[in-house]
Amino acid sequence: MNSFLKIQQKIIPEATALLERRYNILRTIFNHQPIGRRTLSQKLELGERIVRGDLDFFKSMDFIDVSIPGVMLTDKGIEMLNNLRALVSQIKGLDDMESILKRELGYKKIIVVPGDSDKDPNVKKELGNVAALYLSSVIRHKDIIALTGGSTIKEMVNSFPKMNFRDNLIVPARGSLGRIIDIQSNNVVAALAEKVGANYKLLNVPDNLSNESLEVLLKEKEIREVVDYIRNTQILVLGIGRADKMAARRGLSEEEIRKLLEEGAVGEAFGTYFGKSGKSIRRINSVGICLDDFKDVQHMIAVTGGSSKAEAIEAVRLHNRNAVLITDEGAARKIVSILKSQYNEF
Amino acid sequence: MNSFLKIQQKIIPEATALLERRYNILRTIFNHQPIGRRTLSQKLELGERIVRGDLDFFKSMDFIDVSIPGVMLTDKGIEMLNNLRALVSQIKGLDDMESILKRELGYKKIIVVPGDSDKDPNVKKELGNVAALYLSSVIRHKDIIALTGGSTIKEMVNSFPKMNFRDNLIVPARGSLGRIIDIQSNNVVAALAEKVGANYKLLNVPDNLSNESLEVLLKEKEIREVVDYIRNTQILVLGIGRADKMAARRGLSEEEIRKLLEEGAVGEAFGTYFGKSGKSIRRINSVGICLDDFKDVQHMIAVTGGSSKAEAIEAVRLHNRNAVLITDEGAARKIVSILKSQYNEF
DNA sequence: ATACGGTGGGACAAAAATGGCCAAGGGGTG
DNA sequence: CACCCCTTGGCCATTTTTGTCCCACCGTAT
Repeated sequence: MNSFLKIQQKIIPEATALLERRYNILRTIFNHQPIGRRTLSQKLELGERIVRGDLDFFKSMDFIDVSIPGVMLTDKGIEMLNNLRALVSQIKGLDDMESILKRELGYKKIIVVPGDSDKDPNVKKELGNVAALYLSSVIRHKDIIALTGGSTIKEMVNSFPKMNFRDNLIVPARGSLGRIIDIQSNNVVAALAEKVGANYKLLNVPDNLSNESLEVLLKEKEIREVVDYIRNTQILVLGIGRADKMAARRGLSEEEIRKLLEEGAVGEAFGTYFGKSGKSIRRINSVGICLDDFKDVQHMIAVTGGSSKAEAIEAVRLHNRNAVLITDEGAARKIVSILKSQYNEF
Repeated sequence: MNSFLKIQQKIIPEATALLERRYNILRTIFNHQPIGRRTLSQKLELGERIVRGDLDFFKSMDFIDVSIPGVMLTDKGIEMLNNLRALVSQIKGLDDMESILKRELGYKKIIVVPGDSDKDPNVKKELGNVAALYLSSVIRHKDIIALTGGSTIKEMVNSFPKMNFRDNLIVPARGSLGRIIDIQSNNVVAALAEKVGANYKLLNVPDNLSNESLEVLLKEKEIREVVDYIRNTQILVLGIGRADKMAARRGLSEEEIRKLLEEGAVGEAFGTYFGKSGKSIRRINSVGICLDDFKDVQHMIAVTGGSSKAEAIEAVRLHNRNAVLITDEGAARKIVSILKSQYNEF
């Protein structure tokens, strides 16, 4: 951590609380604008008067516009919010964790947003914001972007800025998930295409098929075409889930789930189940694509958060030198403590 | 300035006020310990209760020991105070000023302490502390140290730490000043020798002598010896004064003073009068030593502060690549504004 | 010895910050 | 067009912080 911040925390500890409070207010405004003081204080579980005071301050600093429908961030406010992210990150020691996780889990880059998605729904939105910011910064013309489903990815798409990339293509990274047609997954793809101004292709194939049926399907021209797009994607955005929950969502039988967990599965990403510390357990190849097919993809972005996902995130190893993980403080802190206890075992 | 501090000042401006307050309290404790809450609040012109609150905080952080005779800084507290100096310096933008002054006035290094000696006597002490800290860090065995007089130098000696340099020698940089025997100047030399554990020599020669008398005196063995020491000094510590005041203190006649000022003299250092921006005006060679004799001295430390001395400091150019200036915020800010207005003239 | 100037800690009134509610009004939606 | 929800600004009781004085005590200078 920055040495100045260390000293400051010792001499004026109350400052960090104040800073975090204002950061949280600013970020909640951003995620819900226009919003009023009242709902704001409810969401943040802060006294109404406190929020009021801070809003007055923000107003005096031109960080917000306060009008009849509620407060909105000004450009200055948005800039400040973006700056604050880095500052809060340093104060909370998140960037220290980032470098630890980077090394231990083998990512090119890790971004940890403050808070815990499990406890504060704001944080999930924030996670989405940051992921959107990151994705929008790496996206290039003619890129193919492959998305998996998941609520966090959905948040990312929601807060994605409008762009004008007409020569791009968005595809679902895997067939539909669990049901014959996974509506959410398709929606996410369509929504991102809408925001980016790009085309999109869907792929409605059940997740678990016998090999015979699969081969038949893959001969269909339209399906084959989309699968080829996925194979040639430049950017892959995926979520990481808990093995138990994902297995259940995939519609595996209780018997199968029990067996999977007995084998030690804790995390799942892109149809591959992982045990502690990256032991690959089993793959479920929908449409014949699996993680290994993306070894050379230019951008691999894993987005997921919440302390309950810590074990899963620790387990998953994407084996890609361009992999980036965007997660939250709750997950990161728990992962670090898991890693520490693992070291202590020996 | 550190970018984090910039952002922080925008999002929690009250933090800097708080930090400065605590810094001031800590530093005043240091300069007057043991000291009680009451006199502390008087000196700082702060509410007694405020000081009390901060003292409670300091106590909880183990920065102070509070006992019957008053509060004292602990080692942790002293360490914190030293760290805070740099932090406050950054927050106030003093280090920016330092680099400006370094370039414009031609010093190797500049240290600006927060505050204004003219307004707050604490700052003069602080100036002395910092100068003492610096001098004690550069001092080497067998060094000869030459001192001029002045109240700031006196403060430096006062707060000088006890050391054990028996093979060192302290000498007065110039003869006595103004009177036949300048008691203060001699006292300062003796006091520093006492603190350092070194020997000292005095040189009681009037400042303004006719050349004939001077030559006679210089033939005296004892005097000649001391003059040789001064010529071979490794460390020179000197003050910078206003031309008018120094001339008066030296006992020049009103007629002479008027003439000197008409020639444009504003600053004085080591008997040399300077006009605006370093124009050398006149030298008064006591015992035949002047600034030029120190062109190659290893450490040349100018210590002086107070906004009223700004013009004088700006005027004086020591023409020594090892020269260091230790001054205060009040002087520094005014010098910067003087320099700016000079640029605007053209 | 004794008076004095300082100490920390306690006590209490004044002032400021806070919590929570209410009224008036605007905008979107049925 | 009217309703409803959410908005801001005003208001007051309550809590917390702040200002000020007092007390018992200690070391020192007289």
